[in-house]
Amino acid sequence: MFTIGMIAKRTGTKVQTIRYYEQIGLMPEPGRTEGGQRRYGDAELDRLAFIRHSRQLGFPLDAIRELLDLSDTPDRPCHEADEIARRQLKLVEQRMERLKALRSELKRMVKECSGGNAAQCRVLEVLRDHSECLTDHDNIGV
Amino acid sequence: MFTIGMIAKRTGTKVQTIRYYEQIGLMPEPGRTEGGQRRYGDAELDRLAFIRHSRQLGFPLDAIRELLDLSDTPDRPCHEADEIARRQLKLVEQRMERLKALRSELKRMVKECSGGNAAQCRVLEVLRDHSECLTDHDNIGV
DNA sequence: ATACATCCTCTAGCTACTGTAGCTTCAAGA
DNA sequence: TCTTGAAGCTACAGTAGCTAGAGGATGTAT
Repeated sequence: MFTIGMIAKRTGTKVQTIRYYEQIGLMPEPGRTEGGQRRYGDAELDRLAFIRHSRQLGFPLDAIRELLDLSDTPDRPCHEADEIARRQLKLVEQRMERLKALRSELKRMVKECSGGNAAQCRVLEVLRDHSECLTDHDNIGV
Repeated sequence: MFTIGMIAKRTGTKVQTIRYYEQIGLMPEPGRTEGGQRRYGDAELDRLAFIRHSRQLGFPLDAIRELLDLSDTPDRPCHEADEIARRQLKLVEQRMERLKALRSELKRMVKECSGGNAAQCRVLEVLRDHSECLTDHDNIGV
């Protein structure tokens, strides 16, 4: 039997985050002591670890919910999980592309700044004049 | 004189977003018609373009506030703007590193999935067992 | 005069937590 | 058994940066 603090430490999660997961139905309601404190077993610990690891890989909570469902019903076909992972991979790759473009523009800005005062600042100038911008940024989701 | 819809279209911003910027003090309160509708001039249009371009480069609103201050006082030294840009560049590079690690783990997961049912699913297995994870992910900020 | 697009304010919602206040319970040591 | 301090409890507010919707007013073209 573990307290919430114990599974928090073991999985590197904040206590409040675990309670939050319970609130949104991602973690089950655990048993309680007579005094009302939560007590967890190994299954819950595993589930939380699964959630945390998925989060670290950037999966949104909704995707994690699906993955947990799949994990709970072992006879369902695997391709659903596979597809969720592929979707996530694609998202990560898109973000990387986007960051690459940002990086090059930022690098250019910083490089050209020769240090004077704000009136001649190349950084500010670039920000002011969008036409100098080489890349297209449609969506902002960095 | 432009309506809010016009500067929205010109800068690729949603109307609500402009009102939000006004609310948090990033955009000034513009003049109004007798009926109470906002009317903007060129200065405001430029300011909004500056904000949007900065956002597209990933600068947080606080940083943009500083950049706008600098831009408004041309005799202040430039290195402050330079430093903000450098900070942003560093952040972008950190995020890229992180995404690279995620990508490789996701790729591995997806590659090893041979398609069967959830019980043998490699994706779920990897998520379940954190010890298979090669990279360390301390903070999640993807 | 009327139709219709656009504008207004206000409120609530989104993701994924995180922090605080004010109080209670648990477990170990004396 | 009593005390003490850490850790637990609920409930609510706040974070970033918007976005959506209700319900009504205004502006402009015909």
